[in-house]
Amino acid sequence: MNDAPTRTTPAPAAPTRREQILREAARLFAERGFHGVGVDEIGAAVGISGPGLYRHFAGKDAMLAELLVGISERLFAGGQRRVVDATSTGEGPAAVLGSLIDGHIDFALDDRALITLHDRELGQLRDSDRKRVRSLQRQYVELWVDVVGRLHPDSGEAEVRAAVHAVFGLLNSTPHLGRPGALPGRTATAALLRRLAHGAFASLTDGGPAPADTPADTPAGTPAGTSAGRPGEESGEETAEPSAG
Amino acid sequence: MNDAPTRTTPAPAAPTRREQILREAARLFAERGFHGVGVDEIGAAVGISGPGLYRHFAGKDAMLAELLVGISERLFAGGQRRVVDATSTGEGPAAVLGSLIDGHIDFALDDRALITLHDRELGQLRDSDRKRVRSLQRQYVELWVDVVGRLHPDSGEAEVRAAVHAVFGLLNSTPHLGRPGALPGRTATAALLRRLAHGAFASLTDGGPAPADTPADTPAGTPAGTSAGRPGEESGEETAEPSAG
DNA sequence: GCTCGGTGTTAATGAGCGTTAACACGTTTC
DNA sequence: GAAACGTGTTAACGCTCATTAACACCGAGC
Repeated sequence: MNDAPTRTTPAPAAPTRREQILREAARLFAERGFHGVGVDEIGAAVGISGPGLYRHFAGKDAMLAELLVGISERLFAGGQRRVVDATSTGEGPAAVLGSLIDGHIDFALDDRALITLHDRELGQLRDSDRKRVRSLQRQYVELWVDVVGRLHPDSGEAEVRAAVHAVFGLLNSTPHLGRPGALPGRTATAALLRRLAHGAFASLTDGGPAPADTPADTPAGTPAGTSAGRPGEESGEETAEPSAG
Repeated sequence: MNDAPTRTTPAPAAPTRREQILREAARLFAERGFHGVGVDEIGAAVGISGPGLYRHFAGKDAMLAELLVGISERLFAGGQRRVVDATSTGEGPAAVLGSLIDGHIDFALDDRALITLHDRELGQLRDSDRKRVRSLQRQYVELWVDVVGRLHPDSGEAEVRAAVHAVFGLLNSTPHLGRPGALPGRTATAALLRRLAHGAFASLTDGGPAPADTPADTPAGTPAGTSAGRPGEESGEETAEPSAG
């Protein structure tokens, strides 16, 4: 597995032929489906032709497996890191959710091909790989369900889970955005998706349009407005939430 | 359902072998992808085996084409009908959007397999069919963009278009909802999706939590709460919006 | 009662494609 | 400098699978 020339640095270095193949394969798979792409096309996309790929991968399935397992691992690891980081600094669930949303948006914008594959070609994997991917997916969902459930205690878990999946669908719509007019830029797209996701989750509280939190017994922490508002542009880290813990 | 042998009614009768094949093909295609399903499997799913399908369809491609063109036509026709109906009765854009959302939810829940295929296997179609499907998709999107744009005049068209696509992604998440715990029932799922979609669109106004639209010249009609709130269960037609025009 | 159109069946065909075999070339290393 | 290795190439193999051929049954209609 570790065929990096210099193993001294644990950095993600090595833009090797292998990585080049993975990137092009991801693009092609996302465009035309796993079965719709031949190995000759993948080879041609990286300058070599046909079976030369077998010097780097055991087979076509192995490429897909590595792509799907990789993206699942990165998604979950990134989400977990964000949850841990935000929690350890005393942030409330609203800020944690905001961080999860931002992280997922980054994934959806940077690796839109992989995000597409992620729920498209799962059935083509060997049982062991599919199990691993599903497990990682489940864990990732659990991160969200946990946070959203804490943010909306009145909603049942099934409802929260469904809402999380729905917001995934919303955020993963990035592949459909590039065709016609395209958004001004990445920043604007990210800001829009962020607003939409927050707006969707905000509707869980009930009526949705209620801007101020419950005027009765909200203990000045966990301001409900934060979870809905946030017209964010840049300024990634100021969630304006004064340490609910 | 309507499998009456009497052809007197112009109803969508005739649950013929042909329709049976289409239904099973849709299910299988959605499960394992167009290329991942063999004609023998489709045949077996309807009781006949293998090439017997060619008595009913010109080929495998023809089945997919009919499925995709059909769903696109029904989606657009349904959307257009809802827009025309609501508009002709003097409803405002908020109510029209609500009707569009409800209609799309019905599609997403009833024909989740087709909804999945809709943006998955488009590349497998012949050019003419693909063009037709894309055109219908575009027209359908345009219905939404038109209404949402009228509802949020401050948002640019590109932003509105992206938001519409994102909400499609949200509503089309139904295939991912059935696995783990599943929602209580269809009604609850529909209500949740409706709330989430309205919540997402509500965030377009800006901060999102602002319930009333322009506080200056709103003539007591067009209560903005309708566009966001709506905890609706049944009672499909009472959007409580007395002719904003 | 025989034909005919509709609907099936199984066997054969043929293309596409993933994979392997056999071979070639440059670079590193005793 | 020659063996070893990494990385390519092209040709061939073999399997899958959509499609077609050839044949069979069955209800309807003159």
